[in-house]
Amino acid sequence: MANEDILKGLNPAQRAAVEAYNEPSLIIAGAGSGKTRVLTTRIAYMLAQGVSPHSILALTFTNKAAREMRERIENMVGANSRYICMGTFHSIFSRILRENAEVLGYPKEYTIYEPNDSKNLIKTIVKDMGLSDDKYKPNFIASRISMAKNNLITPGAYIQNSTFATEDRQLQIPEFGNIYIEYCKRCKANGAMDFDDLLLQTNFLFRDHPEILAKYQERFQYVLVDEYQDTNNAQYIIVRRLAQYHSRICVVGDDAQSIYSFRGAKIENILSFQRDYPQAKVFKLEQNYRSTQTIVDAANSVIDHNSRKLKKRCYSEGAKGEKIRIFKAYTDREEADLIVGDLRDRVREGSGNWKDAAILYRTNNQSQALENSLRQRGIPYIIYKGSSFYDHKEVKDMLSYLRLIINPRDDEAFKRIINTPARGIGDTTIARIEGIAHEQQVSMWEAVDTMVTRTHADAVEKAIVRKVTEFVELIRSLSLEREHKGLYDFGMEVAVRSGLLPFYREQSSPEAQSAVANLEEVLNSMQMFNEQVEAEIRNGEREEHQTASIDEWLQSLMLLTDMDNKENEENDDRVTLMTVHSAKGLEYEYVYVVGCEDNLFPSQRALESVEGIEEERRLFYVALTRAKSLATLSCVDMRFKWGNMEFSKPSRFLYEIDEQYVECDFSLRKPRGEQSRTTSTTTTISSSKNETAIDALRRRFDVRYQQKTENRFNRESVSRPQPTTPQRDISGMRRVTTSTVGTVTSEPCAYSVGEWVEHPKFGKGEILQAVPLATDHKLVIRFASGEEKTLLSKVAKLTKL
DNA sequence: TATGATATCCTTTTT
DNA sequence: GGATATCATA
Repeated sequence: MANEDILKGLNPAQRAAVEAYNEPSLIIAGAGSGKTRVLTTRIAYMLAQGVSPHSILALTFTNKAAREMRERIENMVGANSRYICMGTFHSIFSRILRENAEVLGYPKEYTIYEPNDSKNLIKTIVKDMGLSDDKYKPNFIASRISMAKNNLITPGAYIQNSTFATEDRQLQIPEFGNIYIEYCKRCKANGAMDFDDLLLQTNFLFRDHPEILAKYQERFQYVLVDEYQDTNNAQYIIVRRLAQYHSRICVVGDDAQSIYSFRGAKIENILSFQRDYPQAKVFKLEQNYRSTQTIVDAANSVIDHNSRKLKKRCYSEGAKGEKIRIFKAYTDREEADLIVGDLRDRVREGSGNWKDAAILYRTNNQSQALENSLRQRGIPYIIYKGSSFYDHKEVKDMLSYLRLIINPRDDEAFKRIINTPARGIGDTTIARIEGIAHEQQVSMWEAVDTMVTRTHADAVEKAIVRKVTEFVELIRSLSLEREHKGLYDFGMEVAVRSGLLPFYREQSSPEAQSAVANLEEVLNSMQMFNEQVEAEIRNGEREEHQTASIDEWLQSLMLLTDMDNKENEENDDRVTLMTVHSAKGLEYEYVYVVGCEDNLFPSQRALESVEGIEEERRLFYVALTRAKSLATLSCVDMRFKWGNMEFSKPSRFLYEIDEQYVECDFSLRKPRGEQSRTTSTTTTISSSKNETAIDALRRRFDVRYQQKTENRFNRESVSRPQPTTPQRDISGMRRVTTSTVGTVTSEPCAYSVGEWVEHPKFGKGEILQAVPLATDHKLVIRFASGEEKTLLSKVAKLTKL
């Protein structure tokens, strides 16, 4: 393709960003501004200028993005593009690590631990160290380790840092440093890397082996990074190191869409790119080709409330479009009915395609109510949940078999499958093997040999030895099969001879059937991988002898997510349900964002800090800008939370949308002083003098709720109070069909402010606050330790003093 | 050792 | 409320 053809149809800013391919570039790409197009065109243009595809490294965050880019480039310049090194940070560097694992002291066929493996390992360590997993919660420890790794803090550095030590003491996890040390030690002993290691170890590789770094620096003359605002420290340093030599780095991103700080992403990376590369050219893509003017302007009006941002002004030259609608329902269930009903009407009146609509929410658990409603109406939907496929027990078991065969040192895999399916090897035996392994500093796999020879000829012991030996033989013989069989055949062999597939096939329960289906899905993916590799060999992109290897497949699989799997189903005409996070980068004609309430969106935790709120605001911005022609937001008065009803306030973000873009039948205007304020750090309690419609509504509920308490209604028989005015949707046209919903009852609070209580864990404390909730009371208690805790009256086991 | 009962997290978001 | 983890029991 000729240069002009490649550049055809780009606007001046886009074109400039493409043509500057030899300079370090920062491309600030607003939502819907043709970011992917610019990135792919830039690469295609480079190829057309004679740049070798081998010298290009393009990093993305999702496999999907990588695949999409590859396809688009291929369409422009043809097969040449296949040699570009393009993929997610994790997949590219896992490959590089595999080539260099030995110099880091890892086996070439190292295992990748998924988060669950990490968590299990942490549990074991905590137990071995004689610590309570009450204080040392695996999830918390895991996330702290992850944070340390993302910031390139080694266990050694951690333990020497007094700030961390103090912090850990305050968090009541003084032993954390030692856990971290042990965790890394054991991962290495197991020949395993967790997700964060893929980046951390790459950094070690480049730091400690300049000759290796130089090799990659020379090879990758052009480094391109997509979604740069989402890079964490480890990724940032890797990119810096690689690009140091040629400095032909190009990063693309949108600071307004930085939504992964919880995962270590540093918005600073994009904000200070120009400081890192002073000679960098900056390009701003500000024209939005996706959404209507109304949507773009409304989104701008929200994001304007953020203080930390790069200057840009997004605009749309598209249709003005409909106003953003805001719906309100009483409960989450009604919200679902309202949204789904409206969605159905919209789709029917519009294109008639379900896939034009998406419902977005802040947290995954909000999907339930929506699913019910969609099912009831027989509307097809697809729900994207985080890696659910690998959460299935049978899938994990199958993968563990494969993992153990490839890497016998993988203790987590060993423990998982030695008695799965049940072969009469109990916890005692496993604990014994583990003990020996520990004592001799070897893997459990090796420890088995010792155990077998040590055991004496007692009848019971003999039986155990026989069973364990059988298992060992099974793995050994499967491992031999690996040499002779193709990927798929080998997988089938493992599935059958391990007993996993037969185990589920024998049962007729729906669960077992789905387990069989999942196992088949695993095998299927092996088959596909096989075919893909064969095609590559045919095309000469791959050496003849490099047939599809199981560890390669496994590595690619471990780094896949649910989003990637569902890919091939995209032709299906379904409504999409997913979190706002997973929606980033996607677009739909009609977008519904449910649960726009304070403490949910923005989330409760985010409300604790300004940065937290700003990130939620960006998330809200992402949600809004997914819509092409119509955005609909909704909130509720009450929502089920932790099993009981809680009152909700409309999200502060709803108030932040400039009202000229909003259509809403209830008052969204806060009292004057409130409205103009940009960001308030903590709680914003609206003054009771200027009562809004919502406040009035809430008060109305409070009255009812009190009446009910007085009447001592039976919990089960109480139905939702009928509103005095018919509840209406935004246009005031239809009355919302209501079904009976959860009940609202309460007893008088058992505790009062000033009283002293004792908690089994926290000790004695004074009640500072008792806030009535729908069915319970929220208590704020200051304990003797000085710590203030918020507890639920019914849940906390308190004794009055 | 396997099953059912109870306890305990949870509610951020995921490569 | 619900899913998962741990515990108690046969």
